[in-house]
Amino acid sequence: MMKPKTNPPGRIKIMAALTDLMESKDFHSITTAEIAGRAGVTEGLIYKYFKDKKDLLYQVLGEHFQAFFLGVESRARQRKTCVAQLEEFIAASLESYSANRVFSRILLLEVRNSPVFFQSVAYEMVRDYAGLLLKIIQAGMDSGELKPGIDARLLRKVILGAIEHACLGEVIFNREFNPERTAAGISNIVLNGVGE
Amino acid sequence: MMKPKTNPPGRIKIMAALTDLMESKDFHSITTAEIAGRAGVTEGLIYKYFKDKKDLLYQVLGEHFQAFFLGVESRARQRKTCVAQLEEFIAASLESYSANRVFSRILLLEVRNSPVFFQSVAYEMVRDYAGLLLKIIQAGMDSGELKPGIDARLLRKVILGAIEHACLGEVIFNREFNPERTAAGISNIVLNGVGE
DNA sequence: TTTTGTGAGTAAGTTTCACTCACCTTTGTA
DNA sequence: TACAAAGGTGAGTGAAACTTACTCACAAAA
Repeated sequence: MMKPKTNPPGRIKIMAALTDLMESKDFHSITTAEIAGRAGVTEGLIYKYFKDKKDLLYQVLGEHFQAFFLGVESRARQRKTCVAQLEEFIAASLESYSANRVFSRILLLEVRNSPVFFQSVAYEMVRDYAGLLLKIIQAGMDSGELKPGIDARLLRKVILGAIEHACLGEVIFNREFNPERTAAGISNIVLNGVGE
Repeated sequence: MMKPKTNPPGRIKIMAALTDLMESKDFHSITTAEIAGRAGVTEGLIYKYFKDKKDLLYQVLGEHFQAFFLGVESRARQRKTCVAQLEEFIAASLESYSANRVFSRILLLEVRNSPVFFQSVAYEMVRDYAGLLLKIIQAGMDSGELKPGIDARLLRKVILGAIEHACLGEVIFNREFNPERTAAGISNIVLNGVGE
């Protein structure tokens, strides 16, 4: 039920099977029988390693999110100034979303509906990710790189909302999009504003 | 199954019952039996007026969204300048979200996960709403109120994302928030930027 | 006043699916 | 070599979404 210290092949195959199936259909219309079949194990085994179907989803998300977070964090840290870090944070996020559609779909479309998600370890990681952004913003305000008097948490919401919404259409309708260009556009709007 | 010309009492009660139940729990954990019980009708009747449980949800959303859209549109139209219209659009949206939590929950948390939502009439309304915002932005660029060279669609995504994300935490965790202050903050960030 | 038609509503299924449980099989180790 | 624990099975169960065959009220026609 919980993640064991050794990662048995069945468990790995189950998670891979769900990831695989979500390439072509949404979570709700994937049955446990389908997952087990694709993984080459029996339905019962799913419930040895996962509390329920949703827990499986959250753990798949958790794995993807860990890689996502580490990537964003290390890229942002490579930059010196706060503004450059912000730009890198946005660019790295969008590039990861665009490179991993299944991950994006789960995070942006599939998990929000259940209150239990917000108790999961996967959501803790989301909070860490949001925490990193807040730290960057606060550092920028302390150093004077960002205007004083800005509500840091609100700015965080604007940036996170922009990032997520920018991927939404492309994730939902499988459209292509250019993460670098989009990231540059978002950074420009948020840093310089659009008013004349 | 489809919305009939006359709106029978059973149909009205079913929609009211779902709205009512969603005040305290999420859609997935509400059963059709519960809905029927609360409405004082039998389960079968639900399927006379609605294709399935999700269709019921989408129609409830559609009703709420119509009021939401009309409110935002009329408020925005009252303003003369593009910038004032943008500010009003944001403020009206946030105030509506904050005043109608069930509506916000459905739109922000419950419908995104299913591809069929994006074929529904409710989603058509969402597109109209987004279309209104795009028109305001384009008018502002034509008149020179907004900087030239901005990607209008991207700016729309930033604004919509900011609005939605700003409500998210409050909607999920039932926190209180001040829509006027939040709207002013978002407008300020997007119009003036945060860079020094 | 009968007949025919229709929209509103019911009641008793059926089916699908997530989840359980008792039971095997392999493996590491004392 | 015993034996515990971990990995894995497969038949079964209950709940909940959805179906289907039916009744009732009532409004026009005939």
